[in-house]
Amino acid sequence: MQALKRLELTLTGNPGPAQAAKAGTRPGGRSARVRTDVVAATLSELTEKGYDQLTVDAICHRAGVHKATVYRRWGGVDGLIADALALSADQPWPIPDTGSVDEDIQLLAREVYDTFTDPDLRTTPTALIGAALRSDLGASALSAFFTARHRQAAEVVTRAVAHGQLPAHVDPVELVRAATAPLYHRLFITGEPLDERAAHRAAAAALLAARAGLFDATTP
Amino acid sequence: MQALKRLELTLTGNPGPAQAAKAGTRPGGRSARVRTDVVAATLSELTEKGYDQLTVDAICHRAGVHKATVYRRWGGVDGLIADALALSADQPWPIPDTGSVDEDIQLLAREVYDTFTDPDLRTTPTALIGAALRSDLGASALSAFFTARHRQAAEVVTRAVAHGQLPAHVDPVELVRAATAPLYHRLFITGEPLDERAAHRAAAAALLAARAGLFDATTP
DNA sequence: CAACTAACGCGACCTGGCTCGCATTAGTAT
DNA sequence: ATACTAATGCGAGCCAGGTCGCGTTAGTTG
Repeated sequence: MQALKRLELTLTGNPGPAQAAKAGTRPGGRSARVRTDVVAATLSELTEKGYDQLTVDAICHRAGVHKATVYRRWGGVDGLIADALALSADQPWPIPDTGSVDEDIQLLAREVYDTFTDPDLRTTPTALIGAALRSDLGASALSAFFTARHRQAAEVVTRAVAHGQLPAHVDPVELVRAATAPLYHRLFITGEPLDERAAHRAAAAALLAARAGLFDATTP
Repeated sequence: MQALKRLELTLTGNPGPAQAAKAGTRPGGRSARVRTDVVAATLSELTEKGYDQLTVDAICHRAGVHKATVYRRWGGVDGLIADALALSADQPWPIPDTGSVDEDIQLLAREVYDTFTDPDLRTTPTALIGAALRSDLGASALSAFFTARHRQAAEVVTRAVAHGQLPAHVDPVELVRAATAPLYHRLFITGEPLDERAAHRAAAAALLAARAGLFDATTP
């Protein structure tokens, strides 16, 4: 989840070339600059003021861009959130590789815990995910974001299967999801605080279930 | 979760007396009628048109109440959603009691699955929970709702512990939560569809973890 | 370098969510 | 019954969010 924070830094730091360009469009310097500036401004405003106080005017003022431009390209606040998530999903992600699956999975859950309990790190991802849940467009982007994230992290499991540390037919994505899902559930559905035990428990339970054959991809 | 549907039926069916009255206020007939009418209208509008098309005007028109009344008592759409959830949390809930914890927990997860896959049942709870995630006020109400729900369902576990079907120190609420959380996670965070396997898997994994001592309330 | 045009800047305008002050209705008390 | 007062009804009005048409800027092409 720390990539969300890194995204903000990246965007505010250097403009850089366009990440993705559509066909027939103009990928040149200005459009790309506007995009990064606006998305960065969105994340900053979101982090500082929260979703409820988030206003397109403030974003435009901070990014030095006109209101109509934002509404034309993004359609509104929800589009901005979705785009921010889309950019985050493209970011590369460090995956633990300690040699032990158990440790790797624990570290995966642990990273989520660390991110969302650190007062400095938590603000942006918390606000961003919370904001994404507030619209259908954002929810779709969030779904895509997690799909990409889980796909990346699943490497931990496939590696372990290859090394014989886990049963052959275990579904990698399902295991990763099981190890982190309880944390997100607490954070955004039931609104309970996160503690270290919850992170450890989630990872341990996921591994237990995997070894019991509950995540077998083959059996219906 | 079916209580959410039942709530709608109850409210649209009969006005009934006031459920809860604050001190110093006027619990009499009209205020209570207005409350049930407005909340019922909110759920109906939410179910039919979805959150994005939800407008206070439409709710007022349907409930036969003036706009200012709604804004005064509920403050806005988020307050209406929160109140609807508060009423739902008060509803009594049927808890499975088959004699076997494993079956009971499976049924708990199964009920969630059934509710959110049945086209008739799913609409209202889906829209209501989705709407609750769209505001801080709604999120708080949702948190309270799940707390109440889990507390009720935890009886299944305490019963099992008393009968020696589960280790003595297992945290009842934690087990219930683990058995249903993955389903809500799929529905509202990652946006994946629900299948029968996911429900079965969630329940089985939760029981497995409980028996492995992961949900022990005593150990830090 | 010159023509072309996608994308942006600008400001007026409009829609609708939300508020405010006062009149009216209907529970509540004596 | 009568007086009292929450709570609602009512409509005017405010203002932020969002739109539209046109002029301007700046990539892109030849």
